[in-house]
Amino acid sequence: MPELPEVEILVRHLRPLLAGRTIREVHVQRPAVLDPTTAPRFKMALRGATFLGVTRRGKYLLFEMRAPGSPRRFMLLGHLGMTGRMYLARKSEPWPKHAAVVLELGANQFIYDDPRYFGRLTLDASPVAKLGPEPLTAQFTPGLLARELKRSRQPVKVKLLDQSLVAGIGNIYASEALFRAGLSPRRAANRLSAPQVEKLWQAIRKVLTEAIDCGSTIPLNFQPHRSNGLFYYGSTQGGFYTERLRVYDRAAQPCGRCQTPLKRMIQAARSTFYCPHCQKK
DNA sequence: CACCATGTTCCTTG
DNA sequence: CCAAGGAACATGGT
Repeated sequence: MPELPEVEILVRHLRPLLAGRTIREVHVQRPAVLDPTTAPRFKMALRGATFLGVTRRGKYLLFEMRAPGSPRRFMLLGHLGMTGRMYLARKSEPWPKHAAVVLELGANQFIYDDPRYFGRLTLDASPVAKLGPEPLTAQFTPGLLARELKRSRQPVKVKLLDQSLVAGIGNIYASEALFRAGLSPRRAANRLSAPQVEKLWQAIRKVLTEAIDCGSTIPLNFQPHRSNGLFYYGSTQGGFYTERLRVYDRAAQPCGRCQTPLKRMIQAARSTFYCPHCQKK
């Protein structure tokens, strides 16, 4: 479930549940997700530590911790990879098949579950330093986007996935933003006009903001066997779950704007979805 | 069996 | 320095 909006929703969900809770015991089932932290060091740091807050940067979750028996603070960095989930369950709940890390919090347990183990839960917060600006803050301006895009001849779709340009856009919202902006995913980044950059800037913010609003309407009470982390697809507008994404995973379906069949293509080894009529070069 | 998958990093080649 | 392509990580769905 992991692009910026999904991570943002998760962070808002976890923050009040975790704030003030102290870790009683640490279980590491899959040491690779701690990399480069070792399991002994991870356990040493977290046993007895207290959650102070949870924030987000790009697709990363930042858990602010207080060390046991001291005012010293440190960061725990989380990333969901492709399939990761982080949630609280009652202590009695059995762990899911691919539980990577479990933190005992007394009556509850924090579970990091990840079938593909592409995600991270680590003491190394250095990846955050390489991220570009947050797209939903004032740091992200049309001028900045224009300057960054000017430096590359890569297709604009591929550039949008570059986390050092803007943090948090993934394969789904890259396609969605370009559709909203009416821009071809193939267009060389440095060949967008100023008005097109402005449109793209607005489309990025709109797509992400709407996704967050949409996800906020869905209860996030994760259970080991009843995952509803799939809020890419759902919105409860009018009391019904309706499809929200306009192009992603909709190859051959009619464009919602012009009825032309949508297309799928491969760019940088990833699928891109677009409308060949509304998104001309 | 084939192919696909929301992410990131590393490597090679040009 | 940049770009493009591929592979790797590991598992599950169709």
